[in-house]
Amino acid sequence: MTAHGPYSCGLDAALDIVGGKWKSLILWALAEKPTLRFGELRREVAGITEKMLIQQLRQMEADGLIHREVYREVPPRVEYSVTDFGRSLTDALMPLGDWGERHMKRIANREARL
Amino acid sequence: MTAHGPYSCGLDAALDIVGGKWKSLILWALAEKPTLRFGELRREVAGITEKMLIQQLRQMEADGLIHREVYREVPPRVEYSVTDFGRSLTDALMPLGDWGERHMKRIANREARL
DNA sequence: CTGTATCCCTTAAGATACTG
DNA sequence: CAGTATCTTAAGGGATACAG
Repeated sequence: MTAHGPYSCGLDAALDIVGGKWKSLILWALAEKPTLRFGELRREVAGITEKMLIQQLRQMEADGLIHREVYREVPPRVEYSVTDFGRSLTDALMPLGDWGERHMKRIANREARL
Repeated sequence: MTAHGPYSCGLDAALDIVGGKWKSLILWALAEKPTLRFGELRREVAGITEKMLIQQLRQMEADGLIHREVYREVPPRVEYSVTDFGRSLTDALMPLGDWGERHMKRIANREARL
């Protein structure tokens, strides 16, 4: 996350919100189900550490993309869900996700960089 | 650019190709005109250094997103243009760009992170 | 279960000077 | 004009241990 704005174009702004290694994956996982708990999310988003997960979740919550609901029980339960704003972003992300899906093989097979 | 694949989803793959601070901006500038020279590109993409520009251009060329045409003249002339593959990506990027455009104010005005 | 707190490493990115 | 070559800094990310 760089210093915010001014942005050269909408894409610039969008990538400032959803850029980085994890946010789009988290949003994707969250968009498929009504709610997900912290532990479920950790399993859904393969390879993420607890530190990165909570860090990204907090930023996405601050950005209004997701909602965090705390249930004061023992053991504690916290559920995350996508907001309307977040949903509008996942909708805008769809074509790009489809494109990536279609060309995934080509993308994965390009030569490694030095 | 991280190690390539396997990706968890199409979005992951797409962001591997167009992620980072500059690629989408370069692609955007390039998509609007038939061709752009190195120097023109440097002026279009505000704030980019020559090092970053050439580095990103080389990667995008290797990825098949853009084409590099060299004219052996004095002074030297090099023209960059978007390939069909690159065009398919900019098309997929449109909705996200529009979304960013619509919400740019909100995105720019969120609190700075520590 | 849901997080915090550190420490460390790699990579992305910026500055500057120079070359065919 | 169109790049290269270094050096340096900033940010992102990962490992691990611990706490409410």
